[in-house]
Amino acid sequence: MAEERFTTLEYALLGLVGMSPMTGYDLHKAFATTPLAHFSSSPGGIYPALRRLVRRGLLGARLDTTTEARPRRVHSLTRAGKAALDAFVRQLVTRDELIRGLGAPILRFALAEGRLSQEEVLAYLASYREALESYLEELDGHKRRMPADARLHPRLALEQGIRGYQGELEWVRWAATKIRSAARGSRKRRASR
Amino acid sequence: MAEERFTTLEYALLGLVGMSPMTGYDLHKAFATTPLAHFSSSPGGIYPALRRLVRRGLLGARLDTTTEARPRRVHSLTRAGKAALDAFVRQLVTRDELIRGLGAPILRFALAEGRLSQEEVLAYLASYREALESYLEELDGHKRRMPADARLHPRLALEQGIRGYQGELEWVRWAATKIRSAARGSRKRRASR
DNA sequence: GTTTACATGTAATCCGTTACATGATTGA
DNA sequence: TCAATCATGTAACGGATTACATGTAAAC
Repeated sequence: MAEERFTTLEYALLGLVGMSPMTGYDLHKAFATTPLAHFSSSPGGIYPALRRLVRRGLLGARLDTTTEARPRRVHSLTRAGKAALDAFVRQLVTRDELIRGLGAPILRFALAEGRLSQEEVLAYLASYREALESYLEELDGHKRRMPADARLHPRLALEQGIRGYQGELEWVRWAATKIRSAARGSRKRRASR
Repeated sequence: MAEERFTTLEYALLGLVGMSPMTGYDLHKAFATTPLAHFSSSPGGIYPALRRLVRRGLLGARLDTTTEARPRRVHSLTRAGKAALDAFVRQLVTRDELIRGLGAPILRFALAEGRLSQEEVLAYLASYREALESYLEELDGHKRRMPADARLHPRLALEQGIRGYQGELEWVRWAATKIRSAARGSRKRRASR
């Protein structure tokens, strides 16, 4: 099997449709009215992406003709689509993804629920943490190598980057504890039944 | 004059060339070896972008034939290029830029030194702060409107976004104090001469 | 004597943005 | 009746990624 690759927009669409079947308009609204806007784009991006995913067999499109108005195309995940999502959330976080700064790492995390075991989620977060730590070391190297007479604005800008990744790192650690305590909670609930 | 628009990569190139004339390879190296990598891309992105900027009159290209090897094309800012940069750094921060998450706001800040007065820089940071504050309110609204039984991962993901913007906001406030104290410092130095 | 760094590009492909188009239904 | 919202798209354009192409000079 040829390892296929998709854009973050396509993965976001797959993930949303995977939660519940949706029309293009539903997806458009979801992107327009939630923080998902980050991945989004206008209808002109979404509809072609949906067509591509249908053509490649990851989404099924069923025409809903019950309404009087224009027929709505309700998309749902095919088995291949589910497999693609499963493969996606299994990719560990890399340095390049951090630099590129599309939201792929957090998108994968958001879509991982129910697709990865808690152990796998924790392993994913560990890869996230390691990528952040090593990139932060790199950035610190840049900071130290900066000439003492460097301009103020570039120095402050670098500092913004460092702080951003530090904050992300703190979130990763915090999220891991949340995941662990959720696991304990569900074990307890099961035990007390 | 038609208000021209450029990509962040093009602005980054203009900004770097504005600091000192450079060849395509110099720029490629700058992108490959510094945190600027965020804006960059491979030679395949840089060289065509340089050609576009030369064609549109923002960069001049002088052939350096003194070396034995292949002639190097040394680029430098034209008056139009300088004007485009000046106009760029004068754009205030908008909500959409925050969501899109290309690094435009911090790029403009980094390139503003020497192009904006200290008052203008502080006004720029104020627009940055306002955009962050109002978008943070939006995000907080999303958080509050989240159903109590919402899934864990999306909740944690939203929290990551909120924390990220909060960190950015703290940086903005901190940077403003740095700018102000730098201004005081230079006034002092001038006064004591 | 071979790899690495210098130095410049082209070609194919594809994706995203922007703007436009269409027509029904609902609310003011 | 007029605007807004629902709902679906198309077309044009341009830019980014990826991979390839080419050749020199220095270093090991």
